[in-house]
Amino acid sequence: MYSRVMKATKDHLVEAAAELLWERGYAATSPAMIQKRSHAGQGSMYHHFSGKADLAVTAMRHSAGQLRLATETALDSGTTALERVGAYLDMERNPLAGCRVGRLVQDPDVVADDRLRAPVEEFFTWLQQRIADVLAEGVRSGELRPDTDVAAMASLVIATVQGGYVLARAQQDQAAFRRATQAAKSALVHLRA
Amino acid sequence: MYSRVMKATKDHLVEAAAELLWERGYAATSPAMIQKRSHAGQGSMYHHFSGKADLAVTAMRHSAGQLRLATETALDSGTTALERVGAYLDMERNPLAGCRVGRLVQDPDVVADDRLRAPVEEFFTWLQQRIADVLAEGVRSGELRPDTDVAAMASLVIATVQGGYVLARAQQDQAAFRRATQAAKSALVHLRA
DNA sequence: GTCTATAGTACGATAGAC
DNA sequence: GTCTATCGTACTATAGAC
Repeated sequence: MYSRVMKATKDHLVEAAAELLWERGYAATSPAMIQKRSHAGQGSMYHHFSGKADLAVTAMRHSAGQLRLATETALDSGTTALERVGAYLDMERNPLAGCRVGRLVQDPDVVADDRLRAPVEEFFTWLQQRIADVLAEGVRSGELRPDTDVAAMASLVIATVQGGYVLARAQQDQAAFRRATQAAKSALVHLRA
Repeated sequence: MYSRVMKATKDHLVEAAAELLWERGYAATSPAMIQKRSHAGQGSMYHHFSGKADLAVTAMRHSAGQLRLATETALDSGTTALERVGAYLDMERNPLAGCRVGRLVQDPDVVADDRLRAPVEEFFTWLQQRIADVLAEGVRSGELRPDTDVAAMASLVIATVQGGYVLARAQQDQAAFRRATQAAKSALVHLRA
């Protein structure tokens, strides 16, 4: 029997791992760090998970799920396609922290192991399709030009966000992120029919 | 006396470190790996450099310098501003390998240490200014609209490339990178006066 | 389920011979 | 300048008591 309000040690481990994966990536995060942050012992971690990789996959799915929910909310807020994609670009983010999902892609161990990469790939594949769908709806409704390459524009929007994180972290300045996303919004306006 | 053709052990260390930093990042690259790839012993590395961080800074400046030269070449190839920025977007790259400079920005140890972050920050600050200058010249010559926000567009172009790497690595597909850069080129066309 | 103890390996760095 | 030997620490994981 699991309580609905009390969080189990397992949940604390997953959340601590998700935080550390966000902050430090996979390779630079050690089981000891996760245990310390979640106030769990060695034994607890190895009881609930087979090892670092197993816990990381669970934590990555946790992070991707959270981000997916927040993204859905943004993409559903607004009536026109440009409003909805604009809301995605304007989502509340901490540019200096980086993307909790996208940052994992730089890790050699993550890309090398299909089990570790799967949650990341699934997230971006879903996101690409989701934004392309919103744009396609805009084309169908007559809001956007009929010759709009919705797949390419979706890639541009996502790349702008991911690249914006890189610029912000490199210069330690949130403004670098905003410059990129605002420029993307300006570019989207030209898709209007 | 240093020969002009024979590479010294120090150069081998720097090049091996630059490769590994590109492939694996800072935290996941160990001195032992660098020594093995450069066929140098422990003693050689610690004779020429004070430690891992010192060698890494030298290797990062080496990588940034190479990329800066290649980028200069691209930005100088073409007559119009759109051709020159387009050449930057179309530079020969391996999207699955990631950006040798941009990837370092995800490393917590790099961002935490100003000495390690400096080469990365300098590169992106230079790149941002360089692309903004090319666009500004396009505005001045009458090629681009006078109300063009050159700083924002430069950020969009750079973010597209950096984000394109993220998409390509996440999906293990070069096409994801090309979709983003081609969409950026389409967006740039709308800047025409 | 959680704890402590410990395994075996690799880490980054230093010492000292040559 | 380069080598081997070694330091002390941290790594990921397992064992076995409770």
